[in-house]
Amino acid sequence: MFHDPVSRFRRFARAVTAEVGALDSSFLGRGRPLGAARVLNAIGHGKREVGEIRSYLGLDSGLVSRLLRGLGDEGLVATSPDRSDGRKRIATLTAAGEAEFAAYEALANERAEAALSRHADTEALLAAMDLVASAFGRDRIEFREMDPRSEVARHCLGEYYAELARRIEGGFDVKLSADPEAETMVRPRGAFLVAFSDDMPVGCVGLKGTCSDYCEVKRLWVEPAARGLGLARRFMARVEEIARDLGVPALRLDTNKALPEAIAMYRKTGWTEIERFNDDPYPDHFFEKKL
Amino acid sequence: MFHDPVSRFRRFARAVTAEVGALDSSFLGRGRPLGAARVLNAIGHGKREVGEIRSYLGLDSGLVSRLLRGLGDEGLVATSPDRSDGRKRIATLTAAGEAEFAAYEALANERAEAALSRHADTEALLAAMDLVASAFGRDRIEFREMDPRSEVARHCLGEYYAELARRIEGGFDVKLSADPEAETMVRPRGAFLVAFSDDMPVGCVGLKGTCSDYCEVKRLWVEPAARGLGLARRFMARVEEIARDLGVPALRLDTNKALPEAIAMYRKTGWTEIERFNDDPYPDHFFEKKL
DNA sequence: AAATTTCTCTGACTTAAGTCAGAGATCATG
DNA sequence: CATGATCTCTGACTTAAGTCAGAGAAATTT
Repeated sequence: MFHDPVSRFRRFARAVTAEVGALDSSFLGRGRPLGAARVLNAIGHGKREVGEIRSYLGLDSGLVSRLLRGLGDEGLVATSPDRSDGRKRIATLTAAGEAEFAAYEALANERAEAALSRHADTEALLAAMDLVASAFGRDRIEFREMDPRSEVARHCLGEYYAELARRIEGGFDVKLSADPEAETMVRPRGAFLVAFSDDMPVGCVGLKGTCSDYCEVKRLWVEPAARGLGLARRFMARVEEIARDLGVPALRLDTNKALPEAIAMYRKTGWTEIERFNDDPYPDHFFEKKL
Repeated sequence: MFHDPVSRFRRFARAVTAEVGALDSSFLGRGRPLGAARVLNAIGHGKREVGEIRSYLGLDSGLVSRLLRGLGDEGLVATSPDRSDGRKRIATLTAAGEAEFAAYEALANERAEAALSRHADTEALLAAMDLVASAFGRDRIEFREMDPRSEVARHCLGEYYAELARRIEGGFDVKLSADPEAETMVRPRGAFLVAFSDDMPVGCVGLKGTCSDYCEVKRLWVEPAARGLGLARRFMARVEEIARDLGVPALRLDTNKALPEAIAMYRKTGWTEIERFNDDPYPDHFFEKKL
């Protein structure tokens, strides 16, 4: 009655607009009208074509044109025709524009930091904020194929190993620095996927190719705050697709009873339990899926 | 590196402005400019004096005056001079204004519901949103003295009993419908406090007076999402203040080892452990504080 | 090659929002 | 009861934001 979902959502909205409004107002902190500041920041965030800026900000073509001219007069933005399509124009930041964009970013970071510093139990708060952000951004989660030795991939793997160490009794140990399996998770033998929510990595999975009979699915991990969004299933579907592309007839994986959600998911998505197929000390469950 | 606090906060801000913006835009859903809609809603939410509306919305005096006249011309708002101060004017909603305000509320509720329905694991999401909202609204938490038999109080008590039942081994049982202790927690014998964050009850505490030697602190409860904000301490400080007002020389309380956070808090805030002073079957720790 | 579409820009407009000085009424205070 | 303070309102302004029709250039289609 006092805590019905709609009231809770609206209370959240009120609380958040007040706090987050201060961050948005960093757009006004440098004596430029909102519209011009938004265009400058859109360019800074990689929107370069005029039409792209227009649709990103939802503005009228005439308006964007005028705002760009204003920024040009200030010496912050330069425009040039698109090489491949002479009708289009490309906007780029000048050195002064880059500096101005960096100043906006610094302002926003500063305000974010100030907002955070007002709170005591920051870690619990941030965990809740991550959960909300991941849920709200669910439909915009992007999967990118990456090198498993890249910084982002190693970050995900580190989190994955840490979680295994926490959950498997007796612990878990991988020499993190040198991962001997990396090249087996690169095309054409395999692949490695990272999921990004608003440019923050929130999960990964590896497809490891060591023989022609099957590929192995390895290192499936989803960040705690992004669980419950069906990410693991989407990872598995993508991995199957890639395996089909690679022409592999079957997939295999091993896992541990300490990860019951994963085991349940494999069972529900067409995997069948098979005999042990390696001598790795950690796994105690083995699955296969014919493609 | 990918998850530093500032990035996480900013990601949250981006995710939330998109989602919550739709809710705010319900202010534009009825063909009235934002300013007028905000004034109408401010009045609907109990801001009646013109000056109060002005400071609440942060608007210029001339602007508010004009907006009010516009709403008056539409037949939604009527103004009358304040009886106790003829310089001030009081704005009230007419019947049509009430209807229009209700329509805005309905629109916002509808959008909130739509936003929520896009998410699968609503309960986890709402729990995270409650935590964020409580943390952001921490400085605006209000304590109100209420009748322990009121609906709000009974809601809090119900949550308190449910939590005890969950945490005490062997369970906990109170006949919820008839609480024989209610009148001992009403002035002049005692008191009952409820904490509100943005009009949502988030905790309670009772001060029970049965004899002249001491009062008992009972039913200290803080909603899970509002923990870690120091609410329990603030409750205890208020309760001590009230006890001093009532002229009681000491406070006592009993508690259970299943609530270690509470026990630690009592020890840290000047309470001393004493011998059992009642024959209640549940408590196993007893404290006293001289005033 | 001509017709049509796409893309950006310009000029002429409207509306919303906000600022500022000062008028007129009422209140509080010596 | 005179003086200054407070409160709301009015009129005259500015700025930001947005809309719309159409022109000019380049691309695409017929």
